Order: sequence, then structure tokens, then C-alpha cells
Amino acid sequence: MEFLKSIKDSYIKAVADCFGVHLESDEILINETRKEFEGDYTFVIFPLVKKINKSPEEIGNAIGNWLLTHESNVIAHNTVKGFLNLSLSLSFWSRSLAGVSQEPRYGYSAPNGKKVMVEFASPNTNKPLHLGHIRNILLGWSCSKILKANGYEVINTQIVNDRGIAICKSMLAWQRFGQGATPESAGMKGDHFVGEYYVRFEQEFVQEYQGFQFTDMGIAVYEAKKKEGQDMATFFKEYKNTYFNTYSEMGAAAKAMLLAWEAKDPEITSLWAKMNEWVYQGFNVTYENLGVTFDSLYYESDTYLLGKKAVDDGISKGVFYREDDGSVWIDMEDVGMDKKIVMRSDGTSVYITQDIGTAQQRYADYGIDSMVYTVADEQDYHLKVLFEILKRLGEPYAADLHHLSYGMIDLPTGKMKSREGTVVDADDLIAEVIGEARDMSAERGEIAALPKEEQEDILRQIGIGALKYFIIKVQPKKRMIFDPKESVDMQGQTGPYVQNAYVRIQSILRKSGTDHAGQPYSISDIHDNEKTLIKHLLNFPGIVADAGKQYDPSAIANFAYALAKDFHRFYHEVRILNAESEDAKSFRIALSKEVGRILWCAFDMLGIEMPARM
RNA sequence: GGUUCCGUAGCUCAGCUGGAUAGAGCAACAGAUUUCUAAUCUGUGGGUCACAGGUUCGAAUCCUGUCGGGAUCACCA
Repeated sequence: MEFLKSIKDSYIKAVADCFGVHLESDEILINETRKEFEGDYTFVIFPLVKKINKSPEEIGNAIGNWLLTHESNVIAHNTVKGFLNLSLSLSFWSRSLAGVSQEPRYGYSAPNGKKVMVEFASPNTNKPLHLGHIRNILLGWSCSKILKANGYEVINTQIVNDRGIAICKSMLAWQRFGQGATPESAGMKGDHFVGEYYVRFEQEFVQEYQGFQFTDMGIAVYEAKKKEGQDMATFFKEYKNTYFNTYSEMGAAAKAMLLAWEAKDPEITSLWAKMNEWVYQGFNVTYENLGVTFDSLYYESDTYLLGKKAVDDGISKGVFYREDDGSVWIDMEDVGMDKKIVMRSDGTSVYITQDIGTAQQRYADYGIDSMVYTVADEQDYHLKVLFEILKRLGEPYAADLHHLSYGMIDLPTGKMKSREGTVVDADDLIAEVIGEARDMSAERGEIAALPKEEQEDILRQIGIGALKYFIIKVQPKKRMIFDPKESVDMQGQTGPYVQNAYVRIQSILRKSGTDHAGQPYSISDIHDNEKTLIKHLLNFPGIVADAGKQYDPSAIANFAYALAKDFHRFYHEVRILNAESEDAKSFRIALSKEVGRILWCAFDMLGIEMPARM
């Protein structure tokens, strides 16, 4: 949209003409005029006062007068304190709207030739997805959409944490207690099925551990290792991990299983593959319900040995150094970070080594220019270290790495804790919001006449829309409180509220038929409501660009809400189909259509569907 | 303790590249439907923008410090 830019250019000319001062376009501050003042847009002229050495009023009036004679879009002006308020002509508004209509990809940038990989989700395969994963998935997916809108070629990926001691615990429990059960025989979703065995392992282990505490051995350990004055319960609480790694029979069995897996033992490998497959089938259902897909998958079982070559390279480049015991380190104290180990003395990789290797693998696979990692803020430091290492290794994409960091989700009752069973399960939550949408819809009966299948689709769109919007409207970096009751709200600042604005528009467009779609119009008057909507439309490209730069979907969510809100008001105060003239009717239909389209685009960028009816 | 993020209405959140009298939603109360779908709209009340300094014509926004909360600081992942 170039109209606002032309006014900015005129402003620069006005300043040059009136005062002989040259301004750069980024020195100009233009806002929408606050509703208590007369005007549409407002220039803040305080910054000019020093340069020109006249009073703000004098400067404002001079520029205003200049614009009045030289800039046809400006039809009136007034200066209040340091603010020059401009009123714009009818033709500005109608041409602006027409400009939006004529641009099929309005708000979207042309391809910029850059390829970015966005990583999100990245679950462990020993238990089902929960609320935290949902926030991660929604952020990653939306960010991917927003980057696409900004002209990037985007590859969605995840690193599937499919190996390690956790999955071995599930496997061991299944071996011992499963009696050959399968998700089918148990009638369960695969990820939940496997998760049950993970829980079972913990239960059995705790039982074993409690038994141990009263054996002679246990008492001897307590006496030998306790801290001064520490009672038995406290001691054993802290000792749990050590017990797992030393005396525990189950711990030993799980660790043996991990070793067998690493040695590619056929029986263990096939059990591992079978149980992971169950989990993936479960995950895929959840991903589908959330409407997300991946372009590529990386499995930790494939990548966990990667990175060793990077360590060798790093040593020869002088990025890493070897200690006497054979361990390899990087010293980043010069940039305010610590020393960090990248390879153990026994020659095995640590977590970050894997990440280095995976990054290199991804570059080898896709030749990407940049990467976005959607990872919770508890790993801020880890990602910071990773990026610094990749930079020092001279990786070609290292200058453009971004950690999409987000805060953890709390419940009104406090933190989610798996030990206390307060973790909100993703599938349960999805079912709940759809159920709520069903109840709300039943009260209204608007869609009752539609075929069953279509109804279900709409209920899903509304329920999931409520849930997604509730989570995505909050700035990523902020820790958020998730109140299950509020998450299913469908009134006020919610997904369904925005969807409802869209649905109203579709209803109008259906009723108006083809008679008025795309009809030319020449308006003789314009409502404040209409101006406000057009202002929103003009803002959209800037919002999208900003959301992309900031990796911040909440900016789009808030924009969509503001637009929907102003549409609802417009809808209420102004007749559209029964407008006072054919011109006004055509104009309002055209305006509604563009609002609907932009709402759709904005929600698409959030990964939220728009129902046609509700 | 070091580092880092957060602190805005009773609650959940916007606003943060400095601009006019800090905005929404929820909750409470009062209204609006012979009208394009009321998942809507209108109105009322509700604030030392954690606190204290500083920079500035101007600070919720930038800087410093304090307080409160989270995270992190493994040869774990």
C-alpha cells in the first residue's frame, strides 16, 4: 500500500519547502489520530522543533497548509500541541480499499530467495504430548507460516527424541508387565499406551526403592552417606538417582537395555521400533488434530552419534581444546559464557555435540540460510551456547540462527508437575474444547440443519480455534497461566469471536450474491467505522513484516482481534445490504469482503481455520 | 551467588524502534434484537504501569539500582 507512503513523502517535501530541512523517512513518526481529536492520521512534530527552532504550533500549521495545497489526499488539518492532525479525502479511502482488493497477495511478500528451517514439537517418545507441547507446536507452526508470508522458503522439522533411558523404561515395563498387550488390544492411542508403561516403570521402581530403604544395605547406605543431621526420608529423596544408577535392579535392567540398544541387539531394537511406532501413530493423530505437518524429521537415534567430526574439526581450527583426560572443551568466557564440554573423556558425545552434528546435517540436507529453534526458555543458555559454537566453527548459516524461546505454562493451581499428575494432556484438552464448542453450538442451533459431517467439522474448527487463539495470543517469551475454564471461552477476546466476524461476512457475501461483488462505487460519505477498518487493512502488511522480524505470532493474533472487533461494531452500526445507496452498498460489501479476507489470512498465519458458518 | 527473562485493572492479557488523558477481554452492574446470525453491540465502575533514581520538551516504553517471581549455571537430555 503506497498511499501512506505518498503522504509521508509529501511531508518530507513540505518540511524541505517550508523550512529547508531534509528529513529521512525513518525520522518521521506517523500515528493514527486518537479518537478524541479531529483527523485521520497524525504527524508528531516535536522532533522538528530543535531542527527548525520554531514553536510546534507554527511548524505544524505551516506543514499543514503546505499539504493542503500540494497533497490532494489532505483535506483539512489542525495542530494541537506538537501533533499535526490530518484529515484525508474520500478518494484516499476508496482508492486505498481498491488498492487492497486489487492485490491478490496483499500482506504477503514476494519470495526473498532465503531458505529457513523451523524446528518445533520435538517430543520424547516415552509419553504423550501435553499442554507445553501444544504451545510449542502452535508457536512453531505459526512462525513457519509467518516466515512464509514474509517470502521465505520454509522447511518444518523436528528432532524426535526416540532413544535414551526414558524409552527404555517404557520398554522394560512393557516386557515385564505388558503380557504382549498392544494399543489395539488395550483400545488405546499408542502414545498413551506407551506412556502408561513409563508410569508403570516409575511406580514399580519407587516400590523397589522403598523396599531397599529398610534392608540392611539401605540402612548402611544411609548411615554412611547421610549429611549431618539428615533424616532418612530426606536422604532417600535426594539419593534416588544414585540408587537408580547403583543398587537398583530395575535401574540396572533399564541401563542394560540402553546398552543393548546401542549395541544394536536385534530383540531390543525390534521392541524399540515397535513401541516407537505405536507412539508415532498416536502423535500423528494429535498433529492432525492440531493441523500441523512436517517436511522433514530427524530422529535422535540417527543423529546421536553425529557431531564427533565437528569436534575433530573444531580442535584443528582451535575452537575446541583437549584436556589431559581426553575430554574436549570450548572456552567462551571471553563472551561471558562458561567453559563447556563437547566430548566426554570416554569419547562419547554430550547433548550439545549432537545438536552441532544435527545442524550440520540439516545444512548438508537442505542448504538452509537460517534456522529457528522453537524451544522453551529453560534452554535459553543451551541454545546460546550452541549458536556461539556454530558461529566459531564458521558454519555458513551461523549468523542467522534464532531461538524462538517461550515461557512455560502454569496452571491456576501452580506449575504442571508430572509427579503430581497435574500435567494437562494434549488429547484430553482437544477433546474438551471441541466438546465445549458442541455445547455452545447446541444452545444456538445455527448449524443444526447442516449435514452431520459438516457440523462436526465446524465444531472442531471452533473448539480448536478457541484453544489455539487462547495460547497464541500471548507473547511467546511470557510465561502464561492456562486456565482450562477460560481456554474454552468463546466470547470476548477469543478465537470464535474472530471466526464469528468472518462468518458474518461470509453470510453477507452469500446473500449479496454476485450482484454487488466487485461492482464499482463512488461514495459521497464515509463512516468512522469504515475508515477504521481501512486503516486496519493498511496496517496489515506492516504487522506481518513485524511479526516475522520478531518471530511473534501474538502480534498477528492481536491484530486479528482488533480488526474483528471493529468489524463487529461496523456491522452493528451500519447497514450493509440495506445501505442508503447502491454505491454505499457496493462499497461496504467490498470493504467487508476485504476484512474477511484479511481475517482469514491472519488466522491462517496462526494456524487457525475459519468456519464458513457457525 | 553469577547470568537471564518476567512484574500494567480483582483475574487473563495488549501497549514497549520514547509521543496526546495507559487499552481490551473476563468477572460485576445497567441497557440494545419488527433489522445483514446476539459466539454481537452500547454504557458504568475498576490503575502510585512493582519501587527508587536518571536521560528527555515528553518515559509503562530507554539506562542504573532495589524488591518480588521464574529459568539456568552437569563428563543429564
